[in-house]
Amino acid sequence: RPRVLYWFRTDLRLHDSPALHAALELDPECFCPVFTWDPHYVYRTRAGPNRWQFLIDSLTHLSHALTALHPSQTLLVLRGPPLALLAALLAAHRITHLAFEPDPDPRAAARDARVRALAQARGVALVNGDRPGRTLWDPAALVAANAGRPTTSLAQLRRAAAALAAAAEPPRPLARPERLPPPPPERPSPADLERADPDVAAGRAPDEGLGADVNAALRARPERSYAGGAAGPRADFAVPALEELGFAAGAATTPLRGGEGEALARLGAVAGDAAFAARFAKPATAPTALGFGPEENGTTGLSPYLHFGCLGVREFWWRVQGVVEEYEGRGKREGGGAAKATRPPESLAGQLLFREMYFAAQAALGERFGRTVGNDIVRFVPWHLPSKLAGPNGDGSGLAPADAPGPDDDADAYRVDSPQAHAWFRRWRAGTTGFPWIDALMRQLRRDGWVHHLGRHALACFLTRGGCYVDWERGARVFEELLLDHEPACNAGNWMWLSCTAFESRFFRCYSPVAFPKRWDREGRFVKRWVPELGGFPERFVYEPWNAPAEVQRKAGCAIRGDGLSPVEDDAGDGLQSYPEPMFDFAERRDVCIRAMKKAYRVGLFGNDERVLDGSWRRLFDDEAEGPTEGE
DNA sequence: AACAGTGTTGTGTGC
DNA sequence: CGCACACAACACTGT
Repeated sequence: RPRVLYWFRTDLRLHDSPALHAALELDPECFCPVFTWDPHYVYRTRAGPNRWQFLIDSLTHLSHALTALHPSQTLLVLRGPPLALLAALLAAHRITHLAFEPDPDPRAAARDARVRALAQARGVALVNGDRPGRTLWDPAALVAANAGRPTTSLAQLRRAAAALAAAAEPPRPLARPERLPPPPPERPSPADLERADPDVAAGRAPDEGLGADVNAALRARPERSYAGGAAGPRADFAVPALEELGFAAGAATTPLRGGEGEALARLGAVAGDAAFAARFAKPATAPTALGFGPEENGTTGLSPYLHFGCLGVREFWWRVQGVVEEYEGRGKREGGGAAKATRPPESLAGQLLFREMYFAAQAALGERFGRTVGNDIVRFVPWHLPSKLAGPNGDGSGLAPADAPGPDDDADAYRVDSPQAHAWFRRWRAGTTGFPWIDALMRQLRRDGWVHHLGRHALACFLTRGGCYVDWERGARVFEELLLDHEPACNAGNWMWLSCTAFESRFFRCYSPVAFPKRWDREGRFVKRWVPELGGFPERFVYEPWNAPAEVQRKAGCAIRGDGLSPVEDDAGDGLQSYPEPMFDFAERRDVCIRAMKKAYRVGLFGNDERVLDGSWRRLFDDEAEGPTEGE
């Protein structure tokens, strides 16, 4: 009978899991569930403590869920490079089948190819299920159905999906298993595993040419999750603790908790409110909501669960579909004004279709999807703080931006062409721009690891085409670190969208940091929640406190002063708190940016243009187009 | 070839 | 408050 090794990756759930389902269909005599604590992920994924905690919680929950299905099962967390550890396990347990969910992320492709080759070389069968687990449809098949082109509109995505299947609907979700086979009779020996990798054996951090730890600056202490060997400090294959990663205990501030149980409970709450789920209209939900769900006119908060695979995307799709059918049927039965459900793009299903569109667009372009260089769907705009280019001559011939080492303060990652724009970027990142709406969103992002989609629009537009004229790749890196739901395809896609460099082109539609939030929140509850300094400001000034007369500021207990970078003494003699002055005149910057975007559109370069790589783009821009384009 | 309509989610003014 | 419209004007699709 088969002996199955199940390698969990970004599918931290038991329901709606095609690879798991296929593995258990084999009726194996033993089933060994593992998660590899991959140094590539630990050192090369830009992630703050919130996202690590979410991962840890999701793994812990998964382990408990496995135990609930078989008392001797737990999730074995193996610390070290997956290739070596999996090779050791295949041998130790005489594994016949290696099962895992295919990962559409291009950065995982090389690793997965090596693991496939390993399995084939050992005569171990691969089990990946009969459909993708992470997306509704196979992204590569969608690309093929779209004539090999990246899907850049919802219409293209829907046409491609319709071409894949007669039904034009994704497959139904798969049931959660009711029982599991036992684990292999003996646990893997840490010594055997460690022999597979000399660094792990020596208690060193594994080195596979990893380069710098991109999170070094975020960690309070050195990273130590490999110091105890492959089985961890207690030799029990337990899930690492946040402290082992070098973060302080309690460094995670998000109220969102990871895990399949939490995901299904939240989905249940969404589906349990038929009017909310069926009449969901994204543009009508409030980026100023203080919570999730219908009471707050908020969204579902399910995105982090989709990212870690705690929630199956087909489970989400079909649960909502069921509610919609019920809702419309009930409306019809009761006669009169039939209850109308919303449709894509604004409906819940529409949100999943956008996600699908980004996955398919990424599948067509691979890693280039996440940057400008070499990316033929993204317009070239001579943004400030552009990514440096890799390659022997710094000419981009290597195609990868040399932004990998170090966090964004590392000057190696991008070129500081404008000290002014750099100061604006640092203030944007810190949430001290002096624009309360922008700062509130950024502070929510820092604490909760989550911001409403329209709030992300406001942040992204402000940093790029609607304010700072800073490269969207800078903003994308910050979101990568801070978002619990950071999905490379969706993040890059949305940054291109909002910067009007791909997917969208109406750059003259610009989000105002004063007018936009007033559509949902005239009193400024949201701003006062996240920027408590402004709690005493009257409604009239809450989004533009710099316009409040000195007397109003005094009565509000907060003075508008300081540059947002150097701390102001709160007791500057007057007993008033401080909130920074706005970093520029928004209307002025908006006009400058729109003119510069117009110029960039007229020049009409895309990321794969030779002139982008060799620097000759400079000759096509005059200095009027926001900043000098000659010389240094 | 020219044109109109549409595209997940803009703003400010005036009625 | 809700609505129409100007603002200045891009890309794609279908006719």
